[in-house]
Amino acid sequence: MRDVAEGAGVSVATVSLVVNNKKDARIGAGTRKRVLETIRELGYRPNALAKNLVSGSSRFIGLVADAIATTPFAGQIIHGAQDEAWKHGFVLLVANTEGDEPVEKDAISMMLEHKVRGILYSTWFHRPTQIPAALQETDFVLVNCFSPDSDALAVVPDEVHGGREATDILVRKGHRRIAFINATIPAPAKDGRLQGYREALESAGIAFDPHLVFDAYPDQEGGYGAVEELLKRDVTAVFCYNDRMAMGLYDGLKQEGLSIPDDMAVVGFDNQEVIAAHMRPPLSTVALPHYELGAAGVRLLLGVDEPAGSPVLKLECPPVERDSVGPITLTGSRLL
Amino acid sequence: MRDVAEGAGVSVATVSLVVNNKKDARIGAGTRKRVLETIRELGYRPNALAKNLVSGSSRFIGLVADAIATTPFAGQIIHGAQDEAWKHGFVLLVANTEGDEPVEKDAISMMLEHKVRGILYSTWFHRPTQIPAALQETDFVLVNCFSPDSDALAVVPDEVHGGREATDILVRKGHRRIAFINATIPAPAKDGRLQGYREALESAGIAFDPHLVFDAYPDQEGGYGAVEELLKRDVTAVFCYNDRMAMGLYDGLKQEGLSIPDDMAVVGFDNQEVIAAHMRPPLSTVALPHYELGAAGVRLLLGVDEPAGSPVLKLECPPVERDSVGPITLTGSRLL
DNA sequence: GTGAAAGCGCTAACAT
DNA sequence: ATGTTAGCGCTTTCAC
Repeated sequence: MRDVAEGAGVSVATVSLVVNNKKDARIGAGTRKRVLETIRELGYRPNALAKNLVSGSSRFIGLVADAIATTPFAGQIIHGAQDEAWKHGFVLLVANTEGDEPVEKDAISMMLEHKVRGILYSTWFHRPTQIPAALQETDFVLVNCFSPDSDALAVVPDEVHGGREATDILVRKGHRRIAFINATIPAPAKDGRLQGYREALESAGIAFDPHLVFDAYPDQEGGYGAVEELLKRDVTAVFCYNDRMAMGLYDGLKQEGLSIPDDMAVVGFDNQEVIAAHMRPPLSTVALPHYELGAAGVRLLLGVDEPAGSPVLKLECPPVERDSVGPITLTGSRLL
Repeated sequence: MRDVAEGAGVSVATVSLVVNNKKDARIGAGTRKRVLETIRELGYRPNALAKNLVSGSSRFIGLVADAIATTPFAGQIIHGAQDEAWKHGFVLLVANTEGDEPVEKDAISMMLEHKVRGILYSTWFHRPTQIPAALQETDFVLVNCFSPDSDALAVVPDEVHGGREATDILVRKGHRRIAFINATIPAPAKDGRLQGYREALESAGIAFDPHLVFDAYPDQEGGYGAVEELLKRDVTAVFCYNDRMAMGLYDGLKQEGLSIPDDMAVVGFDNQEVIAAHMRPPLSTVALPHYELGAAGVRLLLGVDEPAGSPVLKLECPPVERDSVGPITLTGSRLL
């Protein structure tokens, strides 16, 4: 910067003024041009480190994630956070903790030392979490998780709404005997989606039948294994806890010689692109708003979004209709 | 820091020495203890910004990616890079460009302004690339891509080796008529895997038959659509360009009433966990070393690994054997 | 063993 | 309209 000042025959202050083009400081048109030229000639770049030091805080936003690798989900959160941060002139500092506490502590320390504007603390699946002590030293928002015993800002998917949407896809096509294969694993998703399922049935005037709900491990094998039980239920449609279960279910159904959606309508949950969009037939499902989770997280952090009412913001899970759900057909329905 | 110095009744210089526990500077045991205590009491954290300003360069490593979101792959690269960087006391600065040139330029500028130690420039699938001009201003390593017309450091998967491994899985089980469904899209992977396939056949003393190689679009639909052609070939095994094709192929095969691996052995490529590990039967495939790509990238960048010979380091693609390949059976093989 | 002081590159009063 | 100067929090000679 000093070099530029000398080169252009001005002071460093002047250079600073034109670089940041400060409004209130009037710089002579000639001077400005001269400075700009010198900058180009010298290939000068401002030193963000020094800039931040002066201002006392950086343009960093920290993102600590418990599992960058395991799923595509974390990637989406990072992506959303990164885009939104960028939009406001911030950069993402990413740390992966793999759920390891000491690592997490180090990661947060490091971010604090870099005087981050704030920290996004994210988990790869929606769940309650403890807030690490060090987090309190700065602004933070929980992403895809929440603290049951604090009023920390958080943003999570609206599981109930998602469950309702998923069920509605089926209801709208005329299905009335709709099974729900829930997960065996306790989670906000398990309870929320079930509640959404019940709400959707109720709105449609369909009585809730507990025999139509059963549990399975939420992966392909779980879905495959659920087929036998399912076929005892005399249903025309199934709502699966997630896409992976739906994938296994497809296999089982096909093996029984059943066709989708004619013999059985299927909807999943998660909208895992690699899977859902390319199954045969493509799977109707409900999307988990991971990208939006990340983006909303930084908006909350930066205060551009205000938390309305509750400190935990719930994001909608939009339905994604593909071809695994059709109307009940006379020929197809095993019930007729 | 000044507060700590005052609190402990020493100078800031002493505090600095204690904090970084410098070897050569002898600090009285009592003084050290006193300083450490004061630090704890005051909850002091060193300011990384200031530290970096003095040292002139930061402990940042930049990672610019063209697609964080699209696939789980990018996530793995980030993860590997992050772990390795962390190991050496560096932090990852992540930028997603979505392939947009201006964004990419900004991202690199920002990293340069933050005086990063170097930049990892990564793409989500293995391909040739142009080196953005600004990159040259710092140390950089190409990850999952390479520059045909420069000797820039790069680290990429060894496609030929991968193709050989995939084919070998089949060969080892006694298969001799092995089809290869290649991609329609030009890429290092297309050429490399084909070459690997040929090499593996040759090593096994199997004559290469061009009729056993054909092209399809590298996704589920492509795999499904390839079934008809495939069944004309009188083969007992197929090597698919990627797991997604294998997934579609499964559907097609099952629809024909064929069973895997008894009627047809299948191997994929990529080892996309969500898919491969949970297909029925679980898919034998070859893993793309994304995590290692990221990790090796930072090692190359930091100079802990030296490029041996060529500036482009090729990483092995390890085979992952599951259950989609069995020995040729008398009952199963359609040829007998 | 420990302190004083210079300086990293920049910004923001305050002068001129 | 532009220059001077005092720090931002830290490291690092060099004295004592």
